[in-house]
Amino acid sequence: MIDPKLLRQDPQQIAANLARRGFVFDAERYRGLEERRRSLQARTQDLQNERNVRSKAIGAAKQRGEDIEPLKREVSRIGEELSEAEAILDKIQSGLVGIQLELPNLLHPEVPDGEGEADNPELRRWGGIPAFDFTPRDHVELGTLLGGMDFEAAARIAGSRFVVLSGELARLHRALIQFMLDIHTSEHDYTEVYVPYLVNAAALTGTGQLPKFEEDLFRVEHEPAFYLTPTAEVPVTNLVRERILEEGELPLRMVCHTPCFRSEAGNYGKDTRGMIRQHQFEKVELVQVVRPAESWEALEGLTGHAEVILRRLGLPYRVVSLCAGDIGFSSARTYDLEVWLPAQERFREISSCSNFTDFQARRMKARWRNPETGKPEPVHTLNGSGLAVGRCLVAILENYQQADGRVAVPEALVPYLGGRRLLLG
RNA sequence: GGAGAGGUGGCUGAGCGGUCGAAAGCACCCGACUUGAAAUCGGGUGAGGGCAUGCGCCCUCCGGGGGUUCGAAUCCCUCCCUCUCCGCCA
Repeated sequence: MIDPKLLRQDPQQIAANLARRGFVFDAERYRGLEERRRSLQARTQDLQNERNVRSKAIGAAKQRGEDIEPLKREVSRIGEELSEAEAILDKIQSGLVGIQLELPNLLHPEVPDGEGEADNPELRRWGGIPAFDFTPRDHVELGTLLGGMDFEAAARIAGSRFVVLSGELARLHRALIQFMLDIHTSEHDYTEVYVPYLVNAAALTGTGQLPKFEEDLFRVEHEPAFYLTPTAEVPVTNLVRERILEEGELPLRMVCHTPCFRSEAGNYGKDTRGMIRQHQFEKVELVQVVRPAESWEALEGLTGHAEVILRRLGLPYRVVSLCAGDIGFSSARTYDLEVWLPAQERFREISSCSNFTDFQARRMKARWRNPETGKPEPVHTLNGSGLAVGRCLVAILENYQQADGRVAVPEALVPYLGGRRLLLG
């Protein structure tokens, strides 16, 4: 949520910033609603004050044993007027909140212009693109050769966009999770957390998935509604919802492995082959809650932490800065890490690292007590995948494949696979 | 799922129709005493919002929502959560 004070003071400038995303914010209409709210609120509060004062007088009169009936009738009349005013005010206020909840975050000035994925500038690159003296297979072929990657079985028990892994591949998958958690907890000072995989609507509203993106989520039949977590960002970031953190508690660094569930509605034709885009996948997520002054530095740090995983695994990647047209709803600035997939001969997203500034914090009412002002103020929140496990498995298979279809094990994972250096199938 | 108890400020906890944003204690901050500290004493200390922006005035918030009433932390309905016992169960 954008600071309502900013929204009131300078709606034109906000409209200009959001326009870079292609978002149209009707500043005039907002200003009009805000004007009405303001005068109606003043009037409502006057009436409330009137009612309070007179009701107290009735109490006092009653104690003196006076006749209070005429007084009651009078206040009753005020009450009618008041509830009418309250009803209208309520409507206007929820209208304003509705607008506020659908406004995306303000962009950092350095977010590049652009309309889509193709316009994201590359910031840096790591690792050489592997040269094969044979035509590299894609991960589906490799999985078939090795055995242990079964899309048909998954389709029978669930449907499309699921996979069943078994044997060495299941173990490699688990090893990746373990490896990532170990690095982040022991080298990057993150605390591991375990959280619910079903979350409520309030949590999703806090991080920004709701109310706008309900169609991307799986809703569980339950009253009140539960949703399957689309990312650990939701439960983990919401750990600080409605809290006032003390200065000394910050920064918070948390790492969390969860499954993620996405409906992929609207992506019907996209990445239908293989494990790239699934309804269910595993992710190790990094979340930070920091002092506002430190969040930009924290974004660089967090991105670096995710990069370490790719480097240790020896996977070539590049870092791109998401452009104004491609960046997420809640984010002020996002770096994507893209790993090289030889079979596709292109880089594919494997991590997305964002600074949400105070946007999620306002929605969640997550604050800290700023020692300089003594007041509770919104914290800044960040997160990034560290990394997407399924895509990481895909990248390892494709980058470490041999002509015979066998796959070498990245050095860093060897201890996690019982000393095994080669996946044999 | 059944029976019961409860959800109040950073924490503990009183209040059960009027003067209650709410006693008391703890914690925290300021001051006094002290060479300094501790102890003691005095004072202060919730969040959000509106008007004014000069000290200020006012509104809302006692788990969420709805209702009764001139007036609700207090009464009623409903939902959520916590605890105890029983049942079932990974």
